[in-house]
This record gives sequence, structure tokens and C-alpha cells, in this order.
Amino acid sequence: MGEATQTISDLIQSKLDDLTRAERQLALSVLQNYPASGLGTLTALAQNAGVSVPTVARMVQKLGYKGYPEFQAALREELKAQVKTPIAKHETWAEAAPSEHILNRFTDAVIENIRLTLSQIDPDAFDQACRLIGDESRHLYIVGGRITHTLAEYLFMHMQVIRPNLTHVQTTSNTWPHYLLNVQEGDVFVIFDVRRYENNTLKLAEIADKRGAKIVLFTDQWRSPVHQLAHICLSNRIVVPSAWDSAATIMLLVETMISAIQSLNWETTKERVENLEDMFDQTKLFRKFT
Amino acid sequence: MGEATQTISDLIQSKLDDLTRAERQLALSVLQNYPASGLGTLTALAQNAGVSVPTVARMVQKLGYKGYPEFQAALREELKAQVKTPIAKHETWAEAAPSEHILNRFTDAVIENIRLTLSQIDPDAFDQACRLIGDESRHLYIVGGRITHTLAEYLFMHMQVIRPNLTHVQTTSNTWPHYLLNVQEGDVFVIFDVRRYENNTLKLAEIADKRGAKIVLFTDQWRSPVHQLAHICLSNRIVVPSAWDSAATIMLLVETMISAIQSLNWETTKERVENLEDMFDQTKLFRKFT
DNA sequence: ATCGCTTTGTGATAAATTTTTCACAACTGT
DNA sequence: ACAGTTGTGAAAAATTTATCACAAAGCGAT
Repeated sequence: MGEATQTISDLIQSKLDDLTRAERQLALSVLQNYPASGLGTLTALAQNAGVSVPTVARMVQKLGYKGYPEFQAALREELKAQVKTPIAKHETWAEAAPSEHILNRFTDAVIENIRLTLSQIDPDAFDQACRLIGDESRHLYIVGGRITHTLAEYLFMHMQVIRPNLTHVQTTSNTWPHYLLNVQEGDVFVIFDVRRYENNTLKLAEIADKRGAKIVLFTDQWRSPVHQLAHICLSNRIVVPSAWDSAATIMLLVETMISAIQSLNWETTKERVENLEDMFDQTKLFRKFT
Repeated sequence: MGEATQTISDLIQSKLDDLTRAERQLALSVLQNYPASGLGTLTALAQNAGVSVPTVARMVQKLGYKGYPEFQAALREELKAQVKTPIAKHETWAEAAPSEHILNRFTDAVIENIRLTLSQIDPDAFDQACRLIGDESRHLYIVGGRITHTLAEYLFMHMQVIRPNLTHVQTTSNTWPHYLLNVQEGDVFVIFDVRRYENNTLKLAEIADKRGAKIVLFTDQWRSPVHQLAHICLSNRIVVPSAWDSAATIMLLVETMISAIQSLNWETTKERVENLEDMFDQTKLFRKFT
């Protein structure tokens, strides 16, 4: 298996450690839009990556080329060679791995799950769920089960920044009846329940429903029994080549929802989010935007 | 949905009849090595096609471009668009929603993240990581930070079923120096660290490294400083149209890894999974799945 | 906080390359 | 022979690249 061909993309990645911050920023920009961005002018590339012209010149030489034109020529050669080789490549995600590799099989399955899930989702229901969950006048309960509690926690963590007045409930814990004493009509429950569905979760949902709370349910394609009580039900495809189910699609929906709610509540969230961005600045990885 | 996207290749072919002999020869040469040959200098292209410089200039203008640079720019644009996976392009994910809806925009971004992440991953490194993490003779430590602890927990939960001899460490907790007393040479640390990177995590990694443990790092495209100590580094794209970063791609990799390790260890895992299911049945935590 | 050290951007400039265009001669096919 | 096409060589214009010195900013270590 003498795969001795090193692409320029590989070269850049291997040298990533020897590069300085601005150069790394540039390198990542080249990879982001590979190889098209490297085929324009030096000046355009610099602008596109948000670095100065000398930085580009310096990096190209660090990579071992005599000058930018030589670097470009190498890119073109690679592009020329790439088109010649059989097509089989474009079908795979991890190009360096055969298509039967688990990386490619698993990713295929997840992408297909995403496609199916999204194609069956009702955007109006989704928007409505966002409005409910973002409504600060309603107390928000987030409920996860044995496996799904990580998703619940992820949502909880972010919602905590966006709005006050929320509670994280684990159905596996025995403290949850406690929380329910305060549930009021109009409160919102976000419940995660995928197979195998949990009895505790169903019980909790029943109590919440009885008290007049609205339920937003994240479940799988077979739908947890909770869905009969749910005001909005978001069902996800979760089957992958594994002994377990995939939470990746649900994660995608959760993150999308976080982003949507954050936009809805922007006026009130703004300050909290800006604090967060200050924290990003401290990484010093990024140039300050002015 | 009358997509009238005409590639430059199409354009050239359609104008083929209006071109003169030398121009046609040139055009065919461009198509022969498309699009690489069009991305060099005008002179090079002329030489390559065996025509004169003015012929190139004349044809480019006949095709409707103001000059050669404009023609080149168009080619680059096309290349840029082409690289995007067919599945990621021109497809609306939530068909019932407009393409500007957050559901579609966010999913686009995540798919693109997956594509870029997978294309840059080294499958050998991945496989090696799986073998390390699945090796029951090494104690396994799983480490997450403020945001990433949910991912760490997700991995931990599954690994708990697959193999014994593992520990979940939260860097935000102050109990972690405790765990480190027992670390031995050859033990394995799986560390999650995305921006902003946490000092605690780095310190922990340094201690682990000093004690001779191997580190598998899940990080973002800018790579946590831990990567200098890491035996294997898996970097993910995480940028989405949101105030926060996306963990979906990392989740995908984690799940893929779980699936791969479970296959490696299937003989020993089998029993453990069955035992676990028995236990759940007995506690009647779950309803039977039909 | 302060001090060195490295990195980075700026603006300018010179060098190199590339593009564009020209007039004219040579060539082509009819 | 004629009309249209093509190549030549040149030169001007435009663009691009490479570099420089210096100042500003960032970083790490006290």
C-alpha cells in the first residue's frame, strides 16, 4: 500500500505546527476552500483570509515554495492529477479511507438520517416550539433519560445563558417528583425520549400534562408513548451501523433550536452573549474585529 | 425550480460552432484538462493548446468575458461551488421551509463541517485511537470541560458498557487531582477541548503526559494547546450560524468511534450488553420495545 | 504590571510577470 | 484571387509579486 502521494493539503496540515497564528489562520482559510482559494491572486487570498500580503508571502515560503506562483503551479498540477484519477473518490467522506471503512459507512448513515429527519419536519411546528421554549414567562423544564440526559444537559446549558427560569430534570434520579410541585399551567416541558422508552419519563409527562404544561418532545422515528401527550413532537432518525442508536441528528436539531431561540430572544440575550464573546477573545486565536 | 446553472464548460461547448479553427482547438484543449488548464497564465494556456497568445485573448472575449482574468475568476468560482458535495448543494433539507430558514441554514453548515472534518481526518490515526481506547489492559480516562463534558459523558456511558476499567473526569470539578494518583504508564486519556480552551484541561493533560499516559484529543480546527501533548489529535469544524459552536460533528466522530471499538471488542462486549439489558428488564425502568 | 521578544500589518517601492493590443505578413479554403 | 483567419514580434499597460523598514500589537516570562 505505497500511498506516497502527499497532497498540498496534507503538506499544509503537517506544517500547521510550524506556522504562526496569522499564518495558521491563512492556512485554514486555504483548506476551507480548497483548492479554489489558492488559485486566485496573492492579494485576493490575503484579503479573503483576513491577513496581510507579506504574511501570505512568508507562509508560502515556509511551506517550501520559492514564491507564490510556484505554489499555485503545484496546486494546479494537483488539480489536474485529481481529475484524471477514477471517480470513486468523490463518494466517500474520509477520502483517505476505503468506502467500507466505518468512518464512511457511519457518516453515510448519519447524513441520510439528517436528510430524512429534516425532510419530514414541520417548520411551523419547529418555530412554534422555539417560541414556547424561548418564552421567559413560562417556566422551562428540560427532561432527559438514561442515554438522552446528555442531550438534555446540552440544551439546558445553553438555555441557561439565553433565559432565566428553567430546571433540568433527570428521570433516572429520584428527586424529580420534587420539581413537579411547582409546575403551573402554561409551563413548558422539553422531553427527550428515544428507545428504549422509559417508564419514568412517561409518568413524568403524564403529571406535567395533567397540570396543564405544554410538552415538546424529541423522540425517534417510532415515537415514544409520550407523543400522545405532546404539544409538539419532533421525531428523528437514529439508526446507524452500530449496536447503539445515533444522537447526532437530535443534537443537530437541538443546536438549531438553540440558535433559533437565541435569535428570537436577541434583545434580552444580547448582553449575556456578549459576555461569552469576551471569553472567546481571551483565546487570542482570533484577530479582533473592529 | 428551473435551475439554469450553466457551467463554463457548457458555455464553451455551446459556442463551439461560432468559433474558428484555432479557437476551437484552444477550446478543446481547455475542456481536455478542465478546469486546471484555464487557471494558469494566458501564455501557458496558449502554448499548451498550440495556439498564439492573441487567439486566446480573442476567444475569451468571444465567450463574453471582458478579459482573461475575468474568465479565470469565473472558472475559480465554478470550482469552488463544485467541490461542495452534491448532497450539500442545491438541496433544501426541510423542504417545507424556505432555504433561508434556520433549519436549512444550520443543517447546511453542519453538513459542510462534517464534510471538511472527515476529508481531513487520517483514518489510520482514527483506527489507532480506537485500538487504544478499546484496549482493556490500559485504564481509560475520559475528560471533558465546561461545554464538552456532555460529549465526554456520552462517550463514557457507552464505553462503560463496552469495557471495564475507566474513569470519567470533569476538569471543572476540583476532585480530579485525586484520580491522577493512580495513572500508570500506558494508560489512555480521551480529552475533549474546544474553544475557549480551558487551563485546567491543559494542566491535567500535562500531568497525564508526564506520567506516560497516551492522549487522544478531540478538538476544533484551531486545536487546543493540548494537541502538542496528544498522541492522536482529531480536529473538528465547529462553526455554525449561531452564537455558539456546534458539537454535532464531534458527536458524529464519537459515535463512529464507539461503533468501531464495539466491533473490535465484540466478543467481550456481547456479554456485558446482555447483562445490562437483563438488569434493566429487572428494574422495569424501560417498557418492552416491540 | 513591566520588560523583552516575536509576530503582524502598513505603506511604499521595485521587480517581474502578465495581459492586451497593434500592424502586418502568412496562411487557409473556396 | 479573395476574404477571413492566424501567427509574429513588439511594446505598452496593467497587474501582480516580492521585499523592505518601521511601527504596532501580542505574547511570555518574570
